[in-house]
Order: sequence, then C-alpha cells, then structure tokens
Amino acid sequence: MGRTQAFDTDEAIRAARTVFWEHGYEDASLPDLERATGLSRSSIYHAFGSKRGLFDAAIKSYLAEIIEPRLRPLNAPTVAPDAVTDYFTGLRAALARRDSLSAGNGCLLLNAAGAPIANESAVSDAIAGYRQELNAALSLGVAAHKPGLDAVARQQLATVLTSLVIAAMTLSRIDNAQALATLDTALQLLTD
Amino acid sequence: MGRTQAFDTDEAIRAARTVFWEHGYEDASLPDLERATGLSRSSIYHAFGSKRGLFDAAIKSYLAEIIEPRLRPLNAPTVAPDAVTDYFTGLRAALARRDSLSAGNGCLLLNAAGAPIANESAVSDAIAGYRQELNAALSLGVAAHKPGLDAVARQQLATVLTSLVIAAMTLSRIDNAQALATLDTALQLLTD
DNA sequence: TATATAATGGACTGATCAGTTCACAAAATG
DNA sequence: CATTTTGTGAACTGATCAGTCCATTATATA
Repeated sequence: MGRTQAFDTDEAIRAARTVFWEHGYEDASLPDLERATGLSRSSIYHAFGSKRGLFDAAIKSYLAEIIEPRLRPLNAPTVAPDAVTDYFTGLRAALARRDSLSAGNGCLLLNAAGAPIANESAVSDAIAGYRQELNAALSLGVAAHKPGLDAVARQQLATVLTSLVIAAMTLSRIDNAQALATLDTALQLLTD
Repeated sequence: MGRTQAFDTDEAIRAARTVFWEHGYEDASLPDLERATGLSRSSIYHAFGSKRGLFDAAIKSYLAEIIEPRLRPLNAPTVAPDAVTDYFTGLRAALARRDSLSAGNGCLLLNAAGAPIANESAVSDAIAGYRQELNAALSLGVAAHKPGLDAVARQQLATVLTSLVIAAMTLSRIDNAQALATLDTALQLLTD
C-alpha cells in the first residue's frame, strides 16, 4: 500500500475556484493555481488531469457550494412566502460587502459566458443550465409569494427577476452601485 | 513631404473591433489583428501605440457605430411612442440572425465586463457609462410609450428593460433561445 | 524494518505572447 | 529626377504559457 493523499481535494478545488473566480479561466495561470492550492504542478495534473479538469471541478464546486445553498429555500418541498425576497436581500448583502468575492468578481459562471472558454460546450451548457435553474427556482419563489398570479404572469416575473440577477452580477465588477440598484428594483417588484 | 497613410484608419479599427468582439481582449492575438486589419505589426503600433490603444479605439468605434445608432431614436428631440418597442424588435432581429456578430458574440463591452481587462478603469468606466446611457435612453422611450407613468414607475421599468437587455446579450453566446425569450419578455412588458 | 505504492518538486519543452527595432520601400514635394 | 518624409514588413526579444517527465521523498502495509 502506498501513501495516501496528503491534501484535501475539495479544499484544493475551493482554492482553485477562488483563483478562477478572480481571474477567469484563461488568465488564471498554473503558477497562480499552484500558489493558491499549495500544490505543485505535477500534483495538480495527477489529481485533475489538466487545467480544464480543475476548472470543471471548480464549476461543480461553485454550483454545489455557492449557488445551490442560496437557491435551496426556493427549491424546498414547501416554499416560504418570503423565500424570494430573502433570496434577493441575501444576494444584495453579499454584493454590498465590498470585500466579498461576489462583490468584487460577480459570478464565476457568468464571467465565463463572455470568455473564450464559453466555446467549450461543457462550459456553456453549465452556464445555460444555471440560468434555467435560477429561473425555475425564482418561479417557485414567485408562486409562493404571489399565489394569485396566473402561470403566464408568474413566468414573466420570474424571467424579469432572473435577468435582474444576471445583470446585477455582470455589473458588480464594474459598478457596485448600479448592481445594488438593480437588486433593489427586484425587491420593489416583489413588494408592489 | 512624406507619403500619406495607405490604409483607412476607421476601416482598420472596424476589422480589429470584430476580432475583439469574437475573441475578447486577452484572447485576440496580434497575428489575429494583423490578419484582420491587413496591417503589419509595426503599422498597428505606429498607428495605435499598443494593443490596448487599438482596443480603446475599437470600444469607441463600437459605441459610435453599433450602440449609438440603435439608441438614436430614443435620444431624439421628440421620441416616437413606438421607439422603445422598435428598439427591442430590432435587437431581437439581430440576435435571431444566427450569423450576426451580436447573436454569436453578444456585446463587446459586456463580454469585457467579466474579463481581466475590466480591471482597467478606462474600460470599466466605458462599460458602466454604456449601461447608464442605455438606461437613460430606455427611460426616455418608456416616457414616450407610456406617458401616464409616474417618474418612479418609469425608472423602475427602465431598469428592468435595461437588465433584460444585459441578460439577453450575456446569454446570446450561450443559449440563443433563452436570449430571444428574454427580449420577448421585454416586449410583453411594454405591450401590457 | 523491508518493500511496494503513490505523492511530489523542479527542471524541461515547444509554443505563443506583446512589444521593439531596423533596413527598406513608397510617395509627396522641390 | 533627387530628396525628404514616412509607412511598412520581417526578424528578433524576453517573458510566460500549459503541459510533461523523472528522480526523489514519504508513507502505508506485510
């Protein structure tokens, strides 16, 4: 029996995820990733096969640990009436904390949407899937928050809210105030 | 008196603009730019100083030739009631033409928002300014389309429409159908 | 403790990057 | 037609890139 792996795989992925989040895929260099993970190049290649393999793992980690927890109340068996507004106030708070990764770097997935890596179908599928899931979750949240709405109006509002999220995350890097104002608009729409 | 410049500067910028639009700033290589413009490296550096200088020129060209013409009816001294809906049907048509640069590559500026080049303040200022102008123009269009709306509701609708545009452009690379559906939602909101 | 197994660090590869330099070609004036 | 001014292409520079490879180190078992 040989030695066992010294580092924690998930921890390494989290460290790499932060690098990709801050720099994007193409601008994240292997020295950057080595530094952040504390692993040497050969260990990275042994464990993940390639930079792409590590990025794919980072995407899965991002979905599971960043996106999914925030959407969980909206996907619960019974959805609280305030779950949608809670989602937006929570996201707003994250963007308002100027030192947070979300405030400074927006969304790992959406940032990739405009980059060359988005030409890889595995990546673009992940982004498109994320948008779909966000929309579906917000639609459930809207249904719980405004039970009187018919299906068409509910879907329309869900699409609007989804787009407000996407726009806010896109803008957060560029203009924090505009990003916060965008989320405030979402909250206004829900309290009208 | 020496010889005069043989190539058309604006034409060269347009060619470079297409390269940046398709590849983004960091992934557009100088050989790519040489090929597209038909200029040699030294001519590019002589005329534009650097890759960044050429990119800045491409941004200005994009704003002047792509963005501004589409917003012009919304910024006219008197705005037609249908100017907003025309804006969205026009943008939708561009995204529906699958071979168009917008359909395949979204927005040159918004793509840059998630890239490392967005850390340059000149670039992020241009993107933030574009979003502001889009919002202001759409607000004027909303005012002409729904004169009865009070200022708060008008600004709220303008922010929603702005975000729908941003989301649609962000998605166009990834999922054309979702991008078109996003713009359809904008048209629904305006005809309600 | 001997041995097998796997993690690891560092040197290396070939490609590509943005940017520089320079000798030469082209054209507008006198 | 000679001279001056400037545009231009190709070769070059040093840095950095992702990825490979191998000798060495560490550790879990028998």
